Amino acid sequence: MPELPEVETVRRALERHAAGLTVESVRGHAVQLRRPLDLARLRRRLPGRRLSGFRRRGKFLLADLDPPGALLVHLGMSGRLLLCDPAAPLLPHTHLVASLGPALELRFVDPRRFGLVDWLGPGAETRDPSLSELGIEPLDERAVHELPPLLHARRAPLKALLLDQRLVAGVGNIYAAEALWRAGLRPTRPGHRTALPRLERLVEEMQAVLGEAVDQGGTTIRDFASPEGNFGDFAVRLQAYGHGGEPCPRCGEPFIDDRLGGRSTVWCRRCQR
DNA sequence: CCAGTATCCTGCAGGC
DNA sequence: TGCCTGCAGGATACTG
Repeated sequence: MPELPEVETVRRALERHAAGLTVESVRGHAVQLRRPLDLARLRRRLPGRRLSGFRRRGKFLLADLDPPGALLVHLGMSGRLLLCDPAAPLLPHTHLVASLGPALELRFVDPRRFGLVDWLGPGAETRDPSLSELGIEPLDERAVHELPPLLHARRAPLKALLLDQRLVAGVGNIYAAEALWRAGLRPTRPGHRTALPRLERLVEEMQAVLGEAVDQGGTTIRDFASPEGNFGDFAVRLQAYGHGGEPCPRCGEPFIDDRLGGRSTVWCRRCQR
């Protein structure tokens, strides 16, 4: 479900409503997520710690705690973090609930269980395999200079490269499709067969579409919502993703909807080359 | 090392 | 109506 703009939307909501609060208690079930949810450890570590701030790295969310430590969260395909009144009914597949005082709970809900919630002790962040292998932050200035040559050095299709979190961390299936359409590049085009100026354009378009989506609070396709329950407003601005078979807004040619690397891939045969 | 595929899991839409 | 199949915004363990 969530790519960089959706995770950033979640981060900002938590910063607004949960920063400064202290975790009083934790409950849930030790289910198998992408990593096993170690409820016993979370119950040992979290209570009494204050949420000092929230950071994002790629599609990962980091809740900084004081005394030091951090909670690592990934939303996978269907994960949600919700800020709720404690009296509100639990949604199905609520795996973890942290009480933040008498009037507020932070809940992690994830039907498909591709997400994760994990404790990171002081210093564990640099050693965590998921975090340490992440590539460039796509909205960072560095991406403009460093990403084009990295893409140019690889033979894989551009779309697969944009989705590779070790190269650039935060782009998923929606925004990869949008960036490639905006840049006029075929998703199947091999990186090393793409001229550097075109790769620079791709990075610019990637930054533009991610930035606009962040400004709109992300994209809600089926069920994304911020922790306050707001839906993202960017879906109406998607011009390629989800528009297979419809005419390309730029040239009128019907969009192709095929599969690349097991993911649905919408693109325009006429203006993406 | 690199590229491509299979796999984890539930919910839902569409075809019959 | 009900059953079946395939697909969904992701990451990663495999294979060759």
